[in-house]
Amino acid sequence: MAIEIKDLTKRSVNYSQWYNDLVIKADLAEQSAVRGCMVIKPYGYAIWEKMQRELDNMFKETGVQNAYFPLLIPKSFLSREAEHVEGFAKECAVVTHHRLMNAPDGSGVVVDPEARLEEELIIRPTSETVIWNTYRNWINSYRDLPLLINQWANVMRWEMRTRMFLRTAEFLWQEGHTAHATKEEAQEEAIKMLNVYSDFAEKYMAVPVVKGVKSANERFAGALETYTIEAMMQDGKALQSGTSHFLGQNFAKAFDVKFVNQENKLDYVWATSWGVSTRLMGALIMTHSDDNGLVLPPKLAPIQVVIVPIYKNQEQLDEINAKVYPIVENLKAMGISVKFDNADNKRPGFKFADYELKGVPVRLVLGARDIANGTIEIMRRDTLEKSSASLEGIESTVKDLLDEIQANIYKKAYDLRESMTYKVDTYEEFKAQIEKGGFVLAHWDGTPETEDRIKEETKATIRCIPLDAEPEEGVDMLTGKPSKCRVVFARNY
RNA sequence: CGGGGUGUAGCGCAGUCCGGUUAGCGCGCCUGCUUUGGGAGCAGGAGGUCCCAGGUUCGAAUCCUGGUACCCCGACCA
Repeated sequence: MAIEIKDLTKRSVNYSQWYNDLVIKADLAEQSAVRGCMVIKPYGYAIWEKMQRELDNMFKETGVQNAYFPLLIPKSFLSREAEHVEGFAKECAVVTHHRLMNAPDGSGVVVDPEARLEEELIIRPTSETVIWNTYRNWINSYRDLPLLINQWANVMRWEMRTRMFLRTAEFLWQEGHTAHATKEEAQEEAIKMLNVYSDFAEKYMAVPVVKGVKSANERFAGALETYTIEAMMQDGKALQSGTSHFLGQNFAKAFDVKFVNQENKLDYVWATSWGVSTRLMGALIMTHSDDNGLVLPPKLAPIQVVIVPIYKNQEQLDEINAKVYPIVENLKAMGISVKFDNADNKRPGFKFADYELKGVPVRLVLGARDIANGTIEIMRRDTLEKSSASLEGIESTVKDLLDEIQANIYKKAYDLRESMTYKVDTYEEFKAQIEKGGFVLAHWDGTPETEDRIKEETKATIRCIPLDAEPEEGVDMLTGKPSKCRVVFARNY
């Protein structure tokens, strides 16, 4: 029953199976009837809800408001921005009809050929086009700017191959779309939201990320600049965890969004868009999990503390209940989510294993033995260490431990990433290192051609040019052309 | 779209090569008793369109033809 993968970094062949297994056993999600789509189960959704709530608060602190735009996009909208349509055309689901009918031969329902739409509708792969078509009517003057809107929605991209949370045909996300009076302000906004994402990843998810800018090859379709946060999974592969785009005036021009500026002149607005998706769930799972299952950061765990009683008869359980109920109340009053699992239909050993599988950060165990000693057993999920704590004041012990776990799993992930990040100067070394996984810092001449060749030969891509990269004179390992800093190469999900 | 694999109970599988009693095993589920400090034990029980269609045969889960679904590896991508 237990998931058994002893060394994640050495089992990359089976890693996807291990990952899939974990998602199902931890009760996060399952495959749906439609290929490539996913059912997010209550426990998985509870984690997503927590992520949503925290992110939403962070957005609102920057002045962003939520709104909602339609699922369906007229086909013509998509082709207004040339690069944008190029980037998404291959993976769009298209609505062509609006009615079904009974088959003449009685074999079931068929599409009514009479009900063909005059213009086909696209199920949104992203909402830039509908939103910018709407913004045209919302923006007239510099007084209407900046316009800072976010929407929580589902989008659909008809991917060839899918993996739960990491790449599904339909996924949940948020997409922010902002309009600004100046280029500088839009660029600042793109960076500001990138920082929101990296803060969220590091402080809430306990996932260390590299902030950087994408190379032209990896840039969002229609953007002038794409910023990214890149995380490293335990098998050494990179996961693009969030992106923020500076769109220039491309969409404003495509959808004719003009405003009158303070000098009374007509100008196109400047745009950004930024998004994170349920892929973050995948990042969370793959960053912290171990052989016993999920490890959740306390700040995002739906259940932060579970209390398991051990008893031989009703009398003992009554005694334990009397001790535990006040603790539950106190923890709740401190804002800690706690579950007292005194259900009689599962044995303690089962409960232990199950809550570990689900990643509950702290477990308390209370039995007759402890009550006699005035103690309680406390176990932390990240290290699986058990110890005996005083029953008196257990609430503050738990609170401190939750903070410690949050910090510890971040440090563990950070240390792993550092230990798997390498500086490499020759192409031979590069190829050898990429095979072993990890981030490889190398010089690059800045051309798409070189990047393409490296990708073709090694399956590695430039994940980003780090924003905090130290200037360093060097030469491209392939072409020998000059380079001013190292960029991050890796294989990715 | 290329290469490989699999469809048998809710889940995981054996049986298929070489056709032959009533299709089997593990987990789960139901009932009862005993248990409870690391995924309980014993006893009893329920549960099947062997992916679909056609063919061969006295007889098909098993052989043949066609279809279909899903999984894995590539190409594509948050």
